[in-house]
Amino acid sequence: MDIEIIKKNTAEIVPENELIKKIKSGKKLRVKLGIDPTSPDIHLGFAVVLRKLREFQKLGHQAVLIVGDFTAKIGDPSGKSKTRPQITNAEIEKNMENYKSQILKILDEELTEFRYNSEWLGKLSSEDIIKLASKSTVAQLLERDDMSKRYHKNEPIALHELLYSLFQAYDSVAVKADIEIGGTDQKFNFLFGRQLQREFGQAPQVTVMMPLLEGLDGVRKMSKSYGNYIGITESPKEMFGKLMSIPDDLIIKYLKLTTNLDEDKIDSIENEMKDGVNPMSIKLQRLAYEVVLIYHSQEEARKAWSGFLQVFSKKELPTNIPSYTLTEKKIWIIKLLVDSGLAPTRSEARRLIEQGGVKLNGITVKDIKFEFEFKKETILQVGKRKFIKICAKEK
RNA sequence: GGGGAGAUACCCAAGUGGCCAAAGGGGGCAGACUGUAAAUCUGUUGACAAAUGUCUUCGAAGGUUCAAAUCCUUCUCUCCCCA
Repeated sequence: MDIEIIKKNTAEIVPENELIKKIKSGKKLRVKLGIDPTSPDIHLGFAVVLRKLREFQKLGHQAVLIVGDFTAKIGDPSGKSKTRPQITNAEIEKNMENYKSQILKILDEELTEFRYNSEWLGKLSSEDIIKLASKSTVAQLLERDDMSKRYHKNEPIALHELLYSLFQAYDSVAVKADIEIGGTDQKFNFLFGRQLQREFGQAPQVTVMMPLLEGLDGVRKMSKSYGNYIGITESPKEMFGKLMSIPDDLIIKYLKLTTNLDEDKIDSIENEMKDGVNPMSIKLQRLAYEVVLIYHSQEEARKAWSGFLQVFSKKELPTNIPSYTLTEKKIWIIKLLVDSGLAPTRSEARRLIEQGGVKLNGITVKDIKFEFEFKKETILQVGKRKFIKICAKEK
């Protein structure tokens, strides 16, 4: 049944029979996961993969995390269809510090090995690199999905970007990976790793691919650069709110990939939804609650839940409102919005008022010329989510 | 080295002298509706200005013109074909 645990919720395993064989062998398997040190926050999408890796650990296998410091420095193409900026050692080091602690929130430290790929990639001589390069062909490297897209769109592809796949595959050779785990978008690299391992006389790794989790927009995959992510270190309130905002169609997928609910439970929730249970309540009681529970505590999850109801269902004020201290007694509403950070520019502030999105103590401000005069603490609200408490300067 | 195509706002993409702060889509924001920050619909999306308006912006720098994203020159970058 170990196999069943591993297979659950995966998108694809190549090849499955090899996986079964490897697991049955009883050997402590080395499960490779490449991590990117350029973005220092772990979000729920990446957590999907980490959580699967944790399951391997529960079965006694070794997690081998490859920090792509070398590949980060040469610039990773990573599907962004644009060459990624190359970063420095110092930045990587800084990112890795809190990155590790985030990862260990999910993984078991005892069974986790961190390796920097500069350890071996940095030592390759030109000769080594040429030899490595001879193991692949241009056509093969261009086959990679995002490469071929860019190629057909007549976009530039730098030579080092092609080499990236090669290096990443070499990582598998260097750490003698038995299994590599990651998102489906990594398929090409994973399979390439198999090929390279064979060339180096190793048993090829099995690739375990997890589905990509769509982000808050429900369209693109969750990614820091799209700004559609939920970070695992975000506050319970933020996390809860963001989970409430995912499109209804994604509820089941999120339940499967981001919560600890078992399959039967999820199935019954799916049926409830078909029977017309309001998706909102599912998000509230199941999804948002369960996820916050994992990364915070039961108490925090409860609080976030009631906080959400307070603000959105009962339309009451949230409990913790940041305050802004006024420096003058009378202030033009537009200026107040900009000064307090609720609007980035005066034009934007103007638009918000024109559209009826600005409220003072719950009363919509309609006049652009409105002068706010301080009498007592007042709540300034923009849209549904942004609140600020206006206080007077202390004497 | 030769020939051709191209660079437009957060992203994609239309626009070949004035009606262009620049179509359309995506994304963002706001409103309506809703037991949701979902779905749907509507509005909005360079800055400044109470406002007719003003300023900055279509790869960069110059030029032509009353008027340039649009024409000319030079430059930078990218792609394709040939060698």
